[in-house]
Amino acid sequence: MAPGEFPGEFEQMVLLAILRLEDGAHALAVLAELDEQAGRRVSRGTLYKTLDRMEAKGYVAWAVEEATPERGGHPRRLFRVTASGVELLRTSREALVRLWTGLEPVLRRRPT
Amino acid sequence: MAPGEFPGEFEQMVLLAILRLEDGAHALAVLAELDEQAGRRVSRGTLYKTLDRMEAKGYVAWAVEEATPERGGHPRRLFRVTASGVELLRTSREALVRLWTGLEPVLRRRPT
DNA sequence: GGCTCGATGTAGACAATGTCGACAGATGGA
DNA sequence: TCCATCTGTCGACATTGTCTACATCGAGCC
Repeated sequence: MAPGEFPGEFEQMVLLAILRLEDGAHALAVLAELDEQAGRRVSRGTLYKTLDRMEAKGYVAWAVEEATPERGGHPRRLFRVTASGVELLRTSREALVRLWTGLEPVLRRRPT
Repeated sequence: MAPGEFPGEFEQMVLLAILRLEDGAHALAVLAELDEQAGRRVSRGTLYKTLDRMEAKGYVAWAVEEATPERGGHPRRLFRVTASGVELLRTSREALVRLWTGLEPVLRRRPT
């Protein structure tokens, strides 16, 4: 929130994955989204730790899923990105976009 | 290099700043570029530490500047990004671009 | 009823990154 | 000479990223 605050590399990806999943952001879905979209594979523990830390900082929030815990023990949590989480993503994205500007020829993967 | 390797948040910005500076990437210039383009302000110590660690991993290299050390003591170093550094930036950028896709309405700063 | 299995989530330990301020070496000028 | 300035080094510590092992609960099966 304060200008000059940036998310860690993994934090950023997690926030984005949650946003993409809209109302279906359970932990396991986030894990799958990270893998599919970004090739980022981590253990569940890693994800939960990050989620907890971001919750403490107010970037994400979660609700226990009410309906049909038919399968499996613990009630699962549904994550969402808070307003300040979105703000964080915005500043980070702006910074990267500005740094990338002009470097596209170098950074765009040449077709092998 | 190995698929599934990502730069830290600050590392990524530093690499990009060096690329932008082309042949003028002294430490102090990198610091200024990070500030100007990304609003990322850190101390010199922070930058040097990161640079050293990335040199150890082969993402950056440096040469001592020959010409005219007229002012100041230590000869200054000129940094450049290695091929594997560029590769690292590419994978990271691709991952982010994919995650961002579709979220532009949320992430684009609405004009205040 | 007890077992095992799958789906969650938790905890502890440790590695990698990010961060700063204080210090060191050298040179040019007052 | 002495000091300011420019550059880089170092040690300490905070934050983030990472995993494996473990705890919980419900369902289906004997």
